[in-house]
Amino acid sequence: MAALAHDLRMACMRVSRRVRFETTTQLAPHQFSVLVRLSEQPRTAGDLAGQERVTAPSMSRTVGALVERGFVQRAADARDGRVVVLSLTTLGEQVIAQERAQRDAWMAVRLEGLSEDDRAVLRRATALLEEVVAR
Amino acid sequence: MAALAHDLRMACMRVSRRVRFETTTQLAPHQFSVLVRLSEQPRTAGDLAGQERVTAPSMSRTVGALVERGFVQRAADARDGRVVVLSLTTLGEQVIAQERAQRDAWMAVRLEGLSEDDRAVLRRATALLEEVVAR
DNA sequence: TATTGTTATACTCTATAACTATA
DNA sequence: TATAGTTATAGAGTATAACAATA
Repeated sequence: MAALAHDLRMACMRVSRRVRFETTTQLAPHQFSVLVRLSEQPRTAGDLAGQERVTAPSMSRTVGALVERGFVQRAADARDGRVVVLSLTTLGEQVIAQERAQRDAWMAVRLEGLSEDDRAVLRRATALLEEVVAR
Repeated sequence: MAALAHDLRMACMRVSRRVRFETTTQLAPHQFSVLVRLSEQPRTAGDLAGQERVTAPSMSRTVGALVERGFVQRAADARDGRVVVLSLTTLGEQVIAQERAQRDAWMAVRLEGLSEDDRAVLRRATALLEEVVAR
């Protein structure tokens, strides 16, 4: 089982690495991560900093750059004047959608020509991976 | 098939992201990558720069830091005086081995308790992924 | 003259510390 | 006094441009 853990991990990381290297990126990795978080739901800078494992000042700058580029917008919180709620702009949503489409296309090209059996294996493996990583 | 491409890509990237975030790292990601390349075989700084998609001066600094920390050693090339051949020191090999062991352990913990059937699926999926990504 | 590698300088991302505004 | 966020300053990584050594 140690061999499986190693091989599976390597395979996943290789896919990930190549996707990140080979799909065009209008965004630096840390910026992309933040946009993905915000595409799930609006969040505060503090939340983002915790999720991305960076400090508050660092996230503050990252967010500032994304706001400047028109991908993210700030809004005041009605109940707490200290809080700034961040969310994607329409442009930000478009950029994320484009980037995701490129990444999915990279993967789709590599799955072309697989047999139905092979695809079934990969479907089951995907479900297993999701389940297992949720632990 | 588009759905499979998306889901499989996401699953792989999630595994990769969590491994990178959650295993202790004595090394920054770019340093780790370089040590892995050198663990395969000795290379020149120029080779490394090309493989890692960074410029020569950038790789020069990265290598310099790894040499200073005692993980990498420089050697002259007998046939071409311009060339500097880089390789891992014993300490560098130890560090890489430790880091890999931590990463494999992370994955192994998550595979614990899977049925033999599930593990067979993951084994087949791993082989498919390796094949498919080699394209 | 071309190639390998490094140094010079500037920009970005990160961090710790200090500051502002609100609770 | 504590919390959310930003600004100040400094330490790395990266880039382009310029330089040194060798082919």
